[in-house]
Amino acid sequence: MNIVEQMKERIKEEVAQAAEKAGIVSKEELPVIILETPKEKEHGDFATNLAMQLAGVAKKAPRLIAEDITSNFDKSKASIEKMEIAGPGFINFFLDNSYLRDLIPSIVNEGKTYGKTNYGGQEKVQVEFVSANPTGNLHLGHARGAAVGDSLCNILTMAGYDVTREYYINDAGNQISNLALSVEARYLQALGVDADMPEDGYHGADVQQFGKELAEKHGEQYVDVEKEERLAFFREYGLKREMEKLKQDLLDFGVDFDVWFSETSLYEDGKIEETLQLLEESQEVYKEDGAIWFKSTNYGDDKDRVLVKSDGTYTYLTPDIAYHKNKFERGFKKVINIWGADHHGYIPRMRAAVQALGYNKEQLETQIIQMVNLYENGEKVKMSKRTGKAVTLRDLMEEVGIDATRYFFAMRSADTHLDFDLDLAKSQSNENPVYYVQYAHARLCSIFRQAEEKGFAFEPEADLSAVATEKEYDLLKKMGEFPEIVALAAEKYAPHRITNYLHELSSAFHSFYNAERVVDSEDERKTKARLVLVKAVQTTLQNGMRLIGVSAPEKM
RNA sequence: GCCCUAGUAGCUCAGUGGAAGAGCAACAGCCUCCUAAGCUGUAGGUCACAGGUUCGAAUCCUGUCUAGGGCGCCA
Repeated sequence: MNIVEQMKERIKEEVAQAAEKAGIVSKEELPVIILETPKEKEHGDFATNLAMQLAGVAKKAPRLIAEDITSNFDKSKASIEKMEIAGPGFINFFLDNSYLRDLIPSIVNEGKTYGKTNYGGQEKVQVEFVSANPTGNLHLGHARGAAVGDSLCNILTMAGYDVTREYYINDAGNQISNLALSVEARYLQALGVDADMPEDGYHGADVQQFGKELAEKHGEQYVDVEKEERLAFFREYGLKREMEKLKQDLLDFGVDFDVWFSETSLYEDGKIEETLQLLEESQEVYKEDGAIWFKSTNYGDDKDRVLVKSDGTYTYLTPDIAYHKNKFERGFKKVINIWGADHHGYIPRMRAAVQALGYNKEQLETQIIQMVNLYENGEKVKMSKRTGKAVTLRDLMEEVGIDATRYFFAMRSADTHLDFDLDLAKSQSNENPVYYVQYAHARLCSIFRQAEEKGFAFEPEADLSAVATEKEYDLLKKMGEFPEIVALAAEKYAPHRITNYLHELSSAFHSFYNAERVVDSEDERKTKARLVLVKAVQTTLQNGMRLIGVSAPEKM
């Protein structure tokens, strides 16, 4: 708990005592006291709504209750300068903020770990995200999923969870057979043979490229090979190349998975049969019309789901259930899936499956990444999966850049539709929100360069009593919020809380920067104190930027 | 038809029981001074609509409207 949180606790205690002393309520009747940081400065450093909460129990006007509380409040206990009753019955506290100076050395000492809490208690959590079929390039939606998923993993880690990043490779089933057929067709075409692409084939330039590669490398070697063997070869080749590309794109985007989990391995290890058997034993399935059905309606789904089709093959759901069973068997207490919007309707059946396997439904959390609409020149860009004409993650990284792309995706709540303005993301101007934060960092670095030039050494143990202006206290208050914000972002699975925070912190810094000088040859004591202050800002800013995978440039 | 998500300033969006917010755009100022990709100020809102619960609702409940998505023995 940092100094700000300690101060809040102390005030809460005093508020509780004052309420008791005033005889408004007994200790048992006292609700949890909420102490918030008002948005408006006129409303003080902290405020509580307790008087209004008690109005019902006390049968008294909130403002009168507030008066009773304030008159029984021992101001000396918590650096309180004054208290005001405002609005419908808020009690606003105005503090002597010099206590905030203690934050500075603690942030500087903690360095890269500032913001870390043990909110998650080192619980083992698995996050599955992206998991795009290895049949083409990662597109916009996957890019959003990658940015949000990776940021969320960073946040969870900092909030004290033991996180594993995982990618589920759909390397079994129809889509891979289709990939094999598509590679085959492109291979033949590259040799000048008039071959048709399969109906649901993959028309992307990548598959075309594979065909060319194969034609160059192997010539007509595979034209006359027996069909089964030939397709197996194309299948393996296509898959290998797609996976290489996927991994590289994601790595370049700053996303590094711990586990790449193959769907095929579930077949090979008999995990699917095992899961089916288990469901059968616990009477969660039944036979009808030659198929095997899962009674998902027992767990709130709106209809039962086929697990084994009448032709004997599995539906997509079946291996996925086995996969989820495997996740829990590996000891994860919580499993988080980050899925595209097209999987929305799939959530109830997966939740049902997890329960049918005997797990608690709270152990599975599914976050939906909503659709991304791309805008360019003020117009919506049309995309078509069939023809392979789509904006890819690679395009975004090249055209927009990694930082702006990641910031834009992390910036918005993931479960709402996102309009991605390509011109805005590309623009190197103040219209682009990512630069606001990066610029703050570049300015911080510039201050240290200047200090060095002017002969000021950075001294972590410097006397900080010169830190005393309102702008400095505003900055410190903002920095003090960071660990709470990280924990909250983890609790709500909401990376955009971090970008909001970074913007606020940058704003407090820019405001300070314009009002006050750090490096001042006339005042060594102040300069040294402010250098440590500014170091703490830099540390906090860097830690936040790292969470969302945005670089912190030293110059811009 | 059923289910999910959304509807808040001109635009893009935060806020999800407690005092209506930010960025951009608009308007007016601020560089002999650590980076003006910045700062300061002004203006801009029946929080889609109608009921309900509450001392108090943008937030919770019900209904309606609008937009997007999902409802397959596809993945």
